Amino acid sequence: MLFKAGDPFHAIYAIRRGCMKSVVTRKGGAEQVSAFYMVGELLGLDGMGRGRYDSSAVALEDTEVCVLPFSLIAQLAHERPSFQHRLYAVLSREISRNQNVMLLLGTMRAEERLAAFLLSLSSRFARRGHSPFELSLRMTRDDIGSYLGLTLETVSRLFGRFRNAGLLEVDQRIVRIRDYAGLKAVLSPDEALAD
Amino acid sequence: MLFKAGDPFHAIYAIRRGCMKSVVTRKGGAEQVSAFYMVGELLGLDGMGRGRYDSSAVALEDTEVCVLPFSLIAQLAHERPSFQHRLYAVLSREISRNQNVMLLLGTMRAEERLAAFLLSLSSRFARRGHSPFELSLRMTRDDIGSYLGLTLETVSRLFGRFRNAGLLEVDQRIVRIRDYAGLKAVLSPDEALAD
DNA sequence: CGAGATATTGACTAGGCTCAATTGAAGTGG
DNA sequence: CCACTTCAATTGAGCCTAGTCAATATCTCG
Repeated sequence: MLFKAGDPFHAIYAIRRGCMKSVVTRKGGAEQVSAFYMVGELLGLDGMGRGRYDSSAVALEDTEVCVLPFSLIAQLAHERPSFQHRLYAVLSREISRNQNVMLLLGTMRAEERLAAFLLSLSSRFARRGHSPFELSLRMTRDDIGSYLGLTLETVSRLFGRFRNAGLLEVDQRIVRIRDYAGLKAVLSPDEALAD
Repeated sequence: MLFKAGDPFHAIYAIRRGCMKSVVTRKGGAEQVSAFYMVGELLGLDGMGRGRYDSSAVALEDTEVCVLPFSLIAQLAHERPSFQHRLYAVLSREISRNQNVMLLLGTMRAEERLAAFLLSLSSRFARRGHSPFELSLRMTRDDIGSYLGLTLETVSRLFGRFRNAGLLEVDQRIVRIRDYAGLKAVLSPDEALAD
């Protein structure tokens, strides 16, 4: 665990190697995975508002991060307007990303959610130079379910259903996309999740 | 409509009078209300990332906004570090707020969602000097349902159920909270939504 | 007053959850 | 190296919550 909800905020982190998840907890105890982070992505942005992180960051495998102290960031932003703009953009894009997840949780059915999730992963893999068709998941079915607002059983069943439909090859946490177009078509008429 | 998803971004807006909603749309056409904004709150923050708004802002009644051109904001932030920090805080808090909504959509049952929504509204009303027990909703049942990931029929039924349970008095869009503690208790053991 | 939008209520259905059993994978220690 | 434990994943059966479809009621406003 890199930081816990409630910890005082003084840095954001960039993933250098590995993979992490971000978890938010309800007062009642229920918790939900709010994001997965891969190499090159930033986490901890939610801490700047109140000076405390309100999610916890947990590594899903051996992971190295780059610590970016907030004081340093603020200074850099002050000195270099272009850096300042980048920072705004990063924060704003995190808002957009979350809005997409809200859309997923609020309007999609289970199959659509998993398809959107896999397609999103696929494009992120591709952006990092990996094959967009061979996904190596680092998280459990439970994590995926939590992120998608489903139970782990439903996620497992959906993998089975997609496999039977010829869309995927599933071998534990290795998922191969065999019919990319077909997977996209699961998203109702014909759409894809940007990020 | 103040701005539409896709419009080029050049300003954020502060509500001076009235009430607005923010709507995101899926490529497939399905749409969802992603936030409601009251007096004093900021909207349009999601546009900074890509230079285009990715949600639409729609007024729910006669509304006046204060236009805050981004160029001006960036300049002020550069000149006054305290302003810069406030801006980060605002952006970050929007992220936190969205995470709470994701928690709501991902983990709560219908009753819990509506209770959380009403309690959140209640505290926002209180912060603006209104009674926390007399909520004047400006949005339709459909808007509420969309925001909470429910159908308008379910929202209507829940209002009825809460009324019968003595928690609320419901008169169209005027909702009076008659049993604040009871409403809080709907949130499983005993919790409340911060914002 | 009438038209259109909004809200309520009912009956039925279905998608995803719960509970439960089983299998499989991975790590531990003798 | 293999039994043993533990954790993760799969699969099944039955149920329940919220969605769908449909009929009315109520409000708002020209």
